[in-house]
Amino acid sequence: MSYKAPKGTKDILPCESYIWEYIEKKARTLFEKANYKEIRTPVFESTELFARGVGDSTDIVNKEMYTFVQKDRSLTLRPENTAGVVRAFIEHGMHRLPGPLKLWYKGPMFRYERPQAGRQRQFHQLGLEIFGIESPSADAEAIQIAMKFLNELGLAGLVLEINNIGCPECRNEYKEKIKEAIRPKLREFCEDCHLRFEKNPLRILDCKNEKCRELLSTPEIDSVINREFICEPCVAHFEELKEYLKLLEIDYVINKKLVRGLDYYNRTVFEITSTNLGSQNAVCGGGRYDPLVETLGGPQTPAVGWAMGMERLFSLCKAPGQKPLDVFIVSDDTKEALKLASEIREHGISVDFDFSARKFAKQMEKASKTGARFALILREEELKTGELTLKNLATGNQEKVSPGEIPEKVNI
RNA sequence: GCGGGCGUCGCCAAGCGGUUAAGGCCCCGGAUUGUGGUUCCGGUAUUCGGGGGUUCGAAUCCCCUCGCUCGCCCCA
Repeated sequence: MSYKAPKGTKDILPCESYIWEYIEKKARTLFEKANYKEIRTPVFESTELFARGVGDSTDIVNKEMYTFVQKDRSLTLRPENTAGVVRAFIEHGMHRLPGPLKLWYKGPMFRYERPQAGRQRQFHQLGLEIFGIESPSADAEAIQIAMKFLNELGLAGLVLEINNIGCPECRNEYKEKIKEAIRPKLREFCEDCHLRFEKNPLRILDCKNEKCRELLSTPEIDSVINREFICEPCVAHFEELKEYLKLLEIDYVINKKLVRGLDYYNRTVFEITSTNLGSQNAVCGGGRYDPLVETLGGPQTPAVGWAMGMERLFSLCKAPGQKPLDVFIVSDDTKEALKLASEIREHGISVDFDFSARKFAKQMEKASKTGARFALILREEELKTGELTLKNLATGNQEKVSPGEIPEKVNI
């Protein structure tokens, strides 16, 4: 009998954990510089929260949630974190804090989907949210920080796509116009698009089916897509965002067909994709969700945010190598070695040793294979004189040192 | 939910119907009872994801099943 990690999940092994640490540290540093505070919410919430928050016309809610019932209570492993953060925002009355409130989070999310490159059932997201600002200056800051972060990680081949999907009112009008334009040719669209036509016609614009894309680019439909149907205030909001992005020298592409799979978005939506990823090429996705706080029972509060898929990030960036071990103690006296190791560690030096007091040559070999910078020899001769032998494994030089000299010698 | 590819030691991998299942890496031991990263020698799969079947004989052929993987869909 052998066990495997469940489908779509992955162990993060010791050899890769430093990449996580590296990315998380970079994120924290950057976010804190911009006054974002970390928030940690539970990995499960009431199912109702996601049905309301994420939207029950979405695939996420309809077929991708890990839901379980306990004592008549339906709970769900979070498929994304905005709903949870908004819930916490409301529950703790954070709207009364001096605004705007800027939060960031990281952690595992769960979606029941067929795994493939860049898609897992348990995956990790890093995200941020800004509450209380209606002005696109908040959208711009959110985008700027996302781009800055990705650039700091040395990612190349990134494309920022933006769009404005209007507010609930003008979007409904837009939906109708799109439906009207598509209706004459509806029969030629794919099966999925027929469903979308009724449930969420805007998502037809996002269909990857070649035939559908062809149909969408016919003049009759394309002209409708490209005409501005969003209302004056929404247009103004979008124009202002573009000005901010120009001010910040952030390149973008306007993609009128960009809609997002979550129902809570309004106005600004954006996506950062990489040409170096497979078919799951979105590294970051987000947008504005002004109605959500109210939808979930809080006071009317505009908000904007984004999330990044950490596993997708890893496949794109190179992290610096792990720090080598400073000292490996070579000794045939396990007691002395253990004691010495704990003493030296007090000085902030990383130390390991062979627990089995093996042959001298074997221990030296181990020291070398471990990648330690120094071998510290403590055997009969050293115990007698009280002086230790410190060998630099890169140069081969060795010298006698007193225990007190070790921190200085090692930290050169 | 629907397609395609793949499953031989911890990892990489030969073998493609004939019987002790190559090889490399890693690991362990020795050459070398106080000096490693090089070298040399030795050790580690009763077994080929699992279950049936065909056959005198199967890792090799057939069926079923499980797992992994890539793509569709959707998204981070």
